[in-house]
Amino acid sequence: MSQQLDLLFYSLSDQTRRDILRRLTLKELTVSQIAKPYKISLAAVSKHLKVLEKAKLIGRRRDGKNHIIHAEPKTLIKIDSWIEFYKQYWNESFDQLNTYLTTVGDTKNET
Amino acid sequence: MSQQLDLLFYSLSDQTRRDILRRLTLKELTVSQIAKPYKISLAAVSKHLKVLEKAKLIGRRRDGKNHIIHAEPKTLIKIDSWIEFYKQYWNESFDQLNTYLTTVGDTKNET
DNA sequence: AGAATAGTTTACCAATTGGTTAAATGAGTC
DNA sequence: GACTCATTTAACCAATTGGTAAACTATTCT
Repeated sequence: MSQQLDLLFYSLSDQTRRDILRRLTLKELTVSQIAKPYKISLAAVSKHLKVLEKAKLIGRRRDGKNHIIHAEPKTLIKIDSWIEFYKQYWNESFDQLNTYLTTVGDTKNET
Repeated sequence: MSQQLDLLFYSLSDQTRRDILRRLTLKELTVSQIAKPYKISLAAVSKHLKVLEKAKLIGRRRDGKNHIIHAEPKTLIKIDSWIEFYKQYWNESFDQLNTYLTTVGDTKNET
């Protein structure tokens, strides 16, 4: 249950993995294509992909010797709904200001 | 820059830290009050708090010997805006269905 | 000053991480 | 079958993690 969220957040806590995910969202790519821009080894990229895959942020199909990797951005919905709860709080100060204005009166001519 | 996102996501990749954050959002608490429900040591909780503090998900003020900890839920806005980019993609299939219906005609009597 | 309370910091431990290189698998090609 | 090409897996390493217990710091109380 929350193990899935652990995995999700953990996957996204690495800049390289976030970058991979972003690129995959725009276009599916093979493992080699994914690896090209980074200075780390192909094996390291393979490991990053496994992390993302475990979190279900990406999926893969096979085409001959190539593994074609695609993003599963809808998995991020889970984070979005997790954050949902906090949204009512993060503009608290703004809301308090509103409440204040309403109480005091937000028009200037009330006499 | 993205170091801040690393910290944020990393902080949230732990169930205990997420739970602490949730409780703090509802009500500010001292370190001991935070620690009470968990079976881990106070020192361990203190470390979790440091992680959350570094990510700016919580803040603290001092009241005598007590450290009073509060949530900073607005920090989560950063994750929310990060996710924003992906939202246009995660309902892709749904959008494709819409496009299809519009193309074919979504009313049944067009002859 | 001395004792109690609330937290933090230090030193340690086992497990995990991100990285490496080298060996192993899998799938097309000669 | 032998040879590449694409990728994964294995063995290793240094650094970091979440946890502990014990020592330390800061504040209040007597």
